[in-house]
Amino acid sequence: MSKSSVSKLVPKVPSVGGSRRAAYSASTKRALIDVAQTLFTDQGYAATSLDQIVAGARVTKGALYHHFSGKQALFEAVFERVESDSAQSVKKALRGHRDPWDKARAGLRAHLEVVQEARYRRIVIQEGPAVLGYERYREQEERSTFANVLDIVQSVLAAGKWELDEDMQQTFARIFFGAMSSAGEAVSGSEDPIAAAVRVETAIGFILAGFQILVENDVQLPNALAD
Amino acid sequence: MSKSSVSKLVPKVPSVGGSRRAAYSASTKRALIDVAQTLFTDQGYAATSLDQIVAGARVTKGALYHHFSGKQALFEAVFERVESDSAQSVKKALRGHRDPWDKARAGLRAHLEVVQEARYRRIVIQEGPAVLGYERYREQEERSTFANVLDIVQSVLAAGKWELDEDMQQTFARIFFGAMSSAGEAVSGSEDPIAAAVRVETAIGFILAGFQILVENDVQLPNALAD
DNA sequence: GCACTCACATACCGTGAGTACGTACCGAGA
DNA sequence: TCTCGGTACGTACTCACGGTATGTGAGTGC
Repeated sequence: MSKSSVSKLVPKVPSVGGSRRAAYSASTKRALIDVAQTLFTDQGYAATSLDQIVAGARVTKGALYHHFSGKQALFEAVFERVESDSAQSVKKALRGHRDPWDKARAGLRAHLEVVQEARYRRIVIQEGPAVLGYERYREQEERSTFANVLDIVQSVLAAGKWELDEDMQQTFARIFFGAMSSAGEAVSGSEDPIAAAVRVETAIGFILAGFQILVENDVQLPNALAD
Repeated sequence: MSKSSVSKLVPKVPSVGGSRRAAYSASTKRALIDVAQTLFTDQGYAATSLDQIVAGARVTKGALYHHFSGKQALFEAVFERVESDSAQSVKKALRGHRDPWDKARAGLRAHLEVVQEARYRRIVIQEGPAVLGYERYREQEERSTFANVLDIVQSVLAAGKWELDEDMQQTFARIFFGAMSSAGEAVSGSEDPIAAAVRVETAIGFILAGFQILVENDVQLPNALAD
């Protein structure tokens, strides 16, 4: 232990534009988020102490509380980053697809990839709701991962001749979002993730197929559960 | 405040069978779980102190640590009870349905009811994964709520002429489970839960309809995402 | 070069989970 | 009925950890 290897005291942050101090400051903030992300992912939020984090970042609590208002705020920074990265990676996979059904399948695949990452599972799925509270958690998801799903669903719905209002589109998106998330669990929780992924893709592909038939034949929405 | 109304020092637990002492013991244990459930639901796990709990149950920490190995174990007891109650209520709604599609719709409705309860949302959905850890959390869901969904899915699948292995059934069940859970969020998170519930039932009803067409026409599973 | 402030470091406090130990009371046996 | 053992707690304490108040020295603008 000890602050052995003083690897780099020089900040990675490009100093262009800001002052020297600002660059160093941004560097330590970044270091705090980096270390926190690692520890939160490995040990969870509650099991990670601020002392561990500041030790890992080779600073003290003073520095931490200078940059963040507390432990939860630090977690939130980590959360936002992980969420943002994941959403970006899915978004990237969506580009270049003209056919909405292809787009949907590509999105599913990308999502299944993301949900296998330890940091996403731990920080976003597992700890996110409890630490941030459900409200803030949903706000975040709303404008990142969920936005992607909504995009997909709207593409698919636009393929049909339906007229669905915003609320209904949201509802469909929510449902597919849940299905995909849960599918992700089935994959990442399996002892044979590859086989599980194939099963998931088959199952969802099948559901999409049923959906596609209805949409393309312009079948009207049933008053499904009317007695 | 204060231990004002000494409402009942007599345990509610039926003393038949056990000794007097055992009855009192079970009573305090029950009181601890009751109070803990209320406080965890209202304030969350982290924000609830053991002092609050034991004060509410009019005992001391000695009693708590006699019955439970710690805070987490107490939460687990609460969790199991809430989960069990919820699963029972859904299970009850499933009985008496011969048509699997009716059964599915009834299950959906019951699930939407459950997911609106504050205690279920807070303890099971929000705090469960973080406090118990994902493994234990899934174990619990596996043999309660998820078991219901699996039951429904198997009924529906049995309506077709398909031959699906156990893994594939599980996969379908997982996906529908996720869809229903997320649908529940859409309902309970909405500012107009009734309208949201109608939308959800419509949307899922529609998806079920697509599914139904495929199943009843014995459409084979596609190699959905094969390139 | 001088004041000022930003980016931390240090020392401290309060709270809350967990523990060690004491004790009263019930129930079984003599 | 008396003892005796163990259960079911109560009491007092420790220690870890999140948070805060305050000091300080290196930039930075004037």
